[in-house]
Amino acid sequence: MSNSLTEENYLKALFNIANESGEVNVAELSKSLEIKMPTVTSMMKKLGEKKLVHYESYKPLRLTEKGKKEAGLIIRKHRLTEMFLVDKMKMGWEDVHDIAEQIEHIQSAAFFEKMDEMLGYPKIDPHGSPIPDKNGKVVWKDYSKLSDCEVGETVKLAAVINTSSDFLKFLNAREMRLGLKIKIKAIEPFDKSIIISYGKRPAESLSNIVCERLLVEKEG
Amino acid sequence: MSNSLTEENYLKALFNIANESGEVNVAELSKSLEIKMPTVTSMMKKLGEKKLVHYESYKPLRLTEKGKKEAGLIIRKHRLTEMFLVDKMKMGWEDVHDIAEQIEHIQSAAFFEKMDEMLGYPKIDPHGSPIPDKNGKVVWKDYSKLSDCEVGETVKLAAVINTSSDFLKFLNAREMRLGLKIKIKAIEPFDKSIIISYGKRPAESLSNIVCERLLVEKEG
DNA sequence: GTATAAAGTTAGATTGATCTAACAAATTTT
DNA sequence: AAAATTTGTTAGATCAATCTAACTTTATAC
Repeated sequence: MSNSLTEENYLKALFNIANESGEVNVAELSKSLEIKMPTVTSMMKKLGEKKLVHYESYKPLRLTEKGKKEAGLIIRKHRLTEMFLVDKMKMGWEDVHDIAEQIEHIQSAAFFEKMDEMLGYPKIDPHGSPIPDKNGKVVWKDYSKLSDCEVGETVKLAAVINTSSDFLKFLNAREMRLGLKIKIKAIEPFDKSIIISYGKRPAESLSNIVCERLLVEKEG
Repeated sequence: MSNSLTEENYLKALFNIANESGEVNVAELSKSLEIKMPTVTSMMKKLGEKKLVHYESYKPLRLTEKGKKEAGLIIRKHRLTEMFLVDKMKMGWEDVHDIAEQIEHIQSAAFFEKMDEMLGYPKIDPHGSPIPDKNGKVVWKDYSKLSDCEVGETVKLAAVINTSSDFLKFLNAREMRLGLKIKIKAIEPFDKSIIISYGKRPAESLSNIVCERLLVEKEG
């Protein structure tokens, strides 16, 4: 136990950008952390020695089971914090990411226990992402991207994958929040933009870029 | 602005151990931070260049006005956090110091604003210490040490100066909390230990060491 | 008022996290 | 398959924060 703040950030990034096979490139990690590749390589060797990452020269990176657990627990703290900030402290979902990014590194089991308890043991965070359990395990429900839906379908907004303030403000401006029922009215073949209706809004247009970041549940 | 976590810890320590004249020794600071003197010296030079500390070789250390303000604001965040943890998160006053020690470094005005608001703009923390205002200014009320009181006086427990978990558990075990009315029954001349009565307890004995850490308000 | 002790500084080494420049391996293009 | 590109590594520098050893200044004791 006891990884430095820096190490925690590498673990989290590895966990977050891992694809289905759990593999990550040095280049991807470098880009995601905004840290140059040689620095990433040397940290990977270090995490390799700590048995948190499977590291072999020129091979893709993979978290070990131990690494996955520790990363999952950091993300658990991040998401519990986001939920706490929104639910208990009445902050907007667009404002909580940067604060959670800092609080996720707090070392205190009791603090996060209390949060969890006050929140009633939530399963998802304010953006619809699942909160890992106490073993760091996380399971995503099988949602679809709004961009993969068809005309005529009615779906429910379940999660947003991109917690940038700008994106969330964009959604706020359109009164879009989790749970919203959305009907797909039309899809523009040219740029894959989509026309939807919901609530009191008969026709809103969303670009493909936006639709790829909205996860929906089919049939309510 | 934007001091490193390390710099913040030096500023806070300077603020906390400054005597009436605001002067602090390198040796004291070194002891309080558990950092060797040469390291302290070099940090003092650095904080001197940043105009946070008045530094001259072989002279006592003094925070500048800027330094006092920044230190006060960190302590504000610390004490607000302690109050939040006790009041809103129902943690014991003996458990909050270490968590606040970490959260005081969170960079987010909004986060601490929300805390302050939820707490109703408290003036003191759970240990009776004053919470610095938004300019980092702090004023201690003029309390007496219990060790300086006389036989026959009745006083009210106003603050505890020592937030170590052990000390606070000692007080918990004796059902002593802020606001408690205490009558001084006797003082042992030999070791300055004191016999007090309060609540349903007709006679409890407290050592001088303990009494020096208890601040009281005279006549309710 | 000198000797001793305590406090403070200087010099130089160490560690963790980062960088750039140069080189090597793997992949993609043609 | 050779060339070009992308990806990854090695080597060596830098910076912040720390340390130890040795020296200097200030304070204290006799």
